[in-house]
Amino acid sequence: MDQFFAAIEERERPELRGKPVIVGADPKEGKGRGVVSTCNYEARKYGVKSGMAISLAWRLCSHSVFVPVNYRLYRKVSGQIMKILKRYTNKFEQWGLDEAFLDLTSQVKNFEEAKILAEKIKKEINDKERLTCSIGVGPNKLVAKIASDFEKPDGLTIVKKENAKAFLAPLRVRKLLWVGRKTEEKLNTLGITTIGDLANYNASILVEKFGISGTQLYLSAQGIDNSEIQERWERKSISREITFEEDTSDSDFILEGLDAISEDLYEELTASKFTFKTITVKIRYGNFETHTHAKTLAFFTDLKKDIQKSAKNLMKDYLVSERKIRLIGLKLSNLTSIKKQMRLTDK
DNA sequence: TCTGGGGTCCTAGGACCC
DNA sequence: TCTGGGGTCCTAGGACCC
Repeated sequence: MDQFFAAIEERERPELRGKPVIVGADPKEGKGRGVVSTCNYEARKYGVKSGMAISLAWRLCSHSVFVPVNYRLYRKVSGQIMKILKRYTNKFEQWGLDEAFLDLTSQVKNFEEAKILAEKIKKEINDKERLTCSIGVGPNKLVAKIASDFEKPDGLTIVKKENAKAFLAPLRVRKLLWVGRKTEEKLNTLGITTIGDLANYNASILVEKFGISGTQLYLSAQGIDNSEIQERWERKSISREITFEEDTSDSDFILEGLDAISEDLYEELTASKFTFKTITVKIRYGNFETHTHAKTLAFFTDLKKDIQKSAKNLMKDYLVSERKIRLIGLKLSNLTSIKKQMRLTDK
């Protein structure tokens, strides 16, 4: 979906149209601590981008309309769009709230037919939801995803198998799935900046430098990707974290926050009918140094007191120092759904 | 400029078992 | 006397995705 969160806000509030819109944390006159979640193309003209500090966005474009993130609404719209998409294929994979992969191998005979289908999908989403999207059609997930990003907004890019390598070659390596900031830096030091550079590089040196993922990198650069399109199975963890408005070393205040998070996690855990065995506390100091502390219990549980007690215990170690803390978080993992657990105890 | 919050997967080291 | 080889589970940290 194109600038998904911002597009939904514009749809709901027509008065926003034509104005720069930034969805994200409260900028607080430039003192806010969050980030930009999504912004529309008007705001992008000022250099505002997703993931950018909201304080910087404020400096770049303070006359923007700053809108708080309304996940509940976006999740609802997302669900409606995914429902539309699922009718086109049973080989479907949702990717975050606003992207999805569709395997159309058995629906179409060639790329021309795929293009017609893609146009139909775009039209249906626009008719029903008044939102635009960009679609990429390719021989595999990797190429299709990069193609979908090629012509935004409202784009449609078709890349046939025989053109994949040439299509990718001039693009920055960063465009590849799983090449983030760190991997890009590492590749750059090897003199690799484009996907074409990577495709022509010595594969065994890549393996030497990156291990198993070196092979993956090399194949990706050739436009090769054999990964399956499949729905995610079961959730593996549930977590919550909060960044304080100001860094603090006030133990009582921190423990209060931890209790609130515990409460929240408890609600979600029981609502989704899971029990957990491992609990992890996370803290981030003012300088962004981040640490975690985990404990695996001897039993599965979904009791509120187990969450609160273990969380507090794990946090204690971090409260002895006077260092100022910026963020605290809590994660429950090693999950078993209660249904599955009953099956196990039956045996 | 100063960095959210929800996730997944991987790696390395250590404890422990037979 | 000075250390095998197979395995599982746990912890901490980090890269990456949207």
